Amino acid sequence: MTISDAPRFRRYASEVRAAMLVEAGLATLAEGGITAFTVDNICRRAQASRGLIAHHFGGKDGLLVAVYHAAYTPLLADLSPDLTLPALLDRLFSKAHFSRATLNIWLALWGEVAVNADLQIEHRRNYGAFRAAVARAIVRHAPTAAPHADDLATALIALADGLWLELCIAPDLMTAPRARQICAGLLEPLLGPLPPLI
Amino acid sequence: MTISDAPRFRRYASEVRAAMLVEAGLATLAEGGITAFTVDNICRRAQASRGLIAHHFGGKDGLLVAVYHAAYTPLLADLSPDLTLPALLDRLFSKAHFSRATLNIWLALWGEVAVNADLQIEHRRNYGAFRAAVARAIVRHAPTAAPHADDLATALIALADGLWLELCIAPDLMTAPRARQICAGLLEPLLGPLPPLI
DNA sequence: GCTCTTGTTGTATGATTGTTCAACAAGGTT
DNA sequence: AACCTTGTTGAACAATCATACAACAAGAGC
Repeated sequence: MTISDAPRFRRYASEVRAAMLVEAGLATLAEGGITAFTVDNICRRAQASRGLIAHHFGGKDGLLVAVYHAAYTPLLADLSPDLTLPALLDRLFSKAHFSRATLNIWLALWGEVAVNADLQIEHRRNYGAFRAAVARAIVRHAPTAAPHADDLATALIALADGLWLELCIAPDLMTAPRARQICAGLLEPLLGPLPPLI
Repeated sequence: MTISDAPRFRRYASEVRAAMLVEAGLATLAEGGITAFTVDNICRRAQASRGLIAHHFGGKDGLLVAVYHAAYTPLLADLSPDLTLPALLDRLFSKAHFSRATLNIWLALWGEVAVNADLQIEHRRNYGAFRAAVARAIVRHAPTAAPHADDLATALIALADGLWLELCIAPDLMTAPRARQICAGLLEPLLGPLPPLI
């Protein structure tokens, strides 16, 4: 009888393992909300032992901040200064982004942000950067709207979030294309035509 | 030395005590989110013993459903069929409703609804009734818009929710009057003037 | 093959969770 | 004043929670 001498676990570079835990955290939030965001659940999903979260993030709260940051990353990436408004809409209402899994993650995080001061600071900063990019795209598309760009950017983001919420409530009634169409329908009287690029 | 013969607790009618627990549940959600929604926290706030939640609601989940229902009640009440659109906006963006405390409750509940099938069924039903009332008010205000009433109602609710979310993120930048103004600014090109009644 | 760094494990720990239930008593009824 | 219904209590319970930490081993460097 031979005892297997295969390695009992695999060592990863610190940043690689950290990314695996963040990914597992995101998947856990998407599946079970903030209630399921436990050390046990996350480590089981990441196929790692319980101690790793404390080792890499100092604790569960540290991981939550990292997860929040990871959730914002795809939204802030590729926001080049000459992004057009129709392209921005296409991205906001793409199938990948305008999905239930993504929304579940955001709902879970929002519920925590509303109550957690540390997350709130981080949230406000990222949100500010995003809104500024949206306002830039609006002015580029309709220079006339410059005086109200802030309000319009706020309204656009609010619309997208609200329609997203609709998707969560009634997935059979709300689709990404319909959401984009509703959004464009409200903006076009103020900003001119916003046809889908794809 | 006299042992006090004051009553050690007070008996309430079943429905009264239930309402007290629901109220405590709402306050707990507003203050600490879904994470703080524990039997201990709620009963301590309601000044009741731990056993009461099980006794009146069968368990924590039963209380959560009741709390959800209570959160929707003020939104569905007083929706008379001849409610005008400006009046509806006034109510949606009233100081009482468009507040952080109320939003925190909703954020906590949404995060659970996204994950809890029972809550989702209940949510969809209430939401449907509310959207129907909004669509009615839209058609009454601008009969021309009737063909798109559903989309417009969806957009209006989405806008209100999204602006609400903004309030949560940056309370110093978003106020109820500003939210109402932004909302009206997007709707007026399609529906005609929507002046505040108050 | 040896060493050394460092990522990893898993048990131990104590706090907190939701539920159960037998004993209790408040307060109306008679 | 002796009921009796029923709302209420609080301890007991098992399950689950996050954290700490000493022992371990993977894998690179030599």
